[in-house]
Amino acid sequence: MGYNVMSRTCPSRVVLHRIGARWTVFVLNALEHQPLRFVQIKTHIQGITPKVLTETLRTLERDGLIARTDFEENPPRVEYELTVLGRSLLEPLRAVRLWAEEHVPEIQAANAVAAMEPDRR
Amino acid sequence: MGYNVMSRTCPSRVVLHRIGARWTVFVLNALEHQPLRFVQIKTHIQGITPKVLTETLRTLERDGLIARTDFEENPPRVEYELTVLGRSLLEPLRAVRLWAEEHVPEIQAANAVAAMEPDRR
DNA sequence: TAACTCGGTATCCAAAGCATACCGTCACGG
DNA sequence: CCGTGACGGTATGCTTTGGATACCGAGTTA
Repeated sequence: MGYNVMSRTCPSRVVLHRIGARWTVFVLNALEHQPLRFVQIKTHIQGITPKVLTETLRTLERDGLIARTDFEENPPRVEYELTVLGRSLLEPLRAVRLWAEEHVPEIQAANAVAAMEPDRR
Repeated sequence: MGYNVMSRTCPSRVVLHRIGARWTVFVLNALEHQPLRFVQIKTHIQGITPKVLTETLRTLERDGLIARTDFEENPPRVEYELTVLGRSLLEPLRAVRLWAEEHVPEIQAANAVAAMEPDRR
C-alpha cells in the first residue's frame, strides 16, 4: 500500500495529524471499557473543556472512530462508544500512553538538566 | 508507578501531550535510521516550516529524546540524532504510524458518509 | 413555579502553527 | 576583492486551534 506519512499530500498524513490532535488519545482511552455519556467523559478526562470535547467527539465521529447515540430522552441522554475501527486504534495508542507513564522520570530529569544549561543562541 | 494520564495534574499528561504535538512523530521517525541535518529533516518531512521544525527540535532536545551536535564548521553543520530514550519511543510510534497508513481508506469512507448526512444540530 | 439535569453553544481571549522573507558567517569562484 | 551560495536558523505577520467562562433550551421533579 503506497501510503507514506512523510509526503505532504498523502492522506495518511492527515490521519496521523488527526490522531495526534490534542485530546484524541484521551477520549479514545476513556471509552475503552464501556460507552460513556458526555459528562462522564468530561469528568474522566480532567481538564478538558466542553467546547473542545464537543469538537473532538464530532471529529472522531466523522472519522468513524466513535459512534454517537442520542436516546432522545429527557433529561437528555447521549452515549459515545468506540466503533470497531476506533477499537483497533486502542492498542497502538495504549503503547504510547504506557510509554509516557513509564518514562516520566527520565523526561523530567532531562528537562532539569536543560534548565541549568546556558541558553544556546 | 502511580502515573495516570487522565489526572489533570499528572506529569504523564504533559508527556503525552508533548508526544502528541503536531510534528513530534514525524521528526522522530525521520531520525530512525541515521542522524540528519536540519535541511535534511526539513526535506524529509515535506511541508514543515523552518520555524516549527526549530521549535520541535528544541523541545525534543530538552526532553532528552534527541541530541544536537554542532560541528562548528563552515558552512554550518549540525546533526540531530535519537538518544536511547528517543529510540525507545520509536516502536510505539511506529505502530501508530502504521495504523494511520493502513486505515486511510476506512477513514476516508467514514468522512464521505458523514459528508452526505444532514447536519446534526 | 422554581430549581435541577444534561448536552451542549456563545463569547472572548491566548497560544500554537503557518507562510514568507530575511540574516550572519564563512567558503569558494572568478 | 567581490559576488554568490550553503547552512541553520530568525523575524514578522497572520490564521487556526485551544482554553475559560458564562449561558441556554427542554423536560422532569419538588
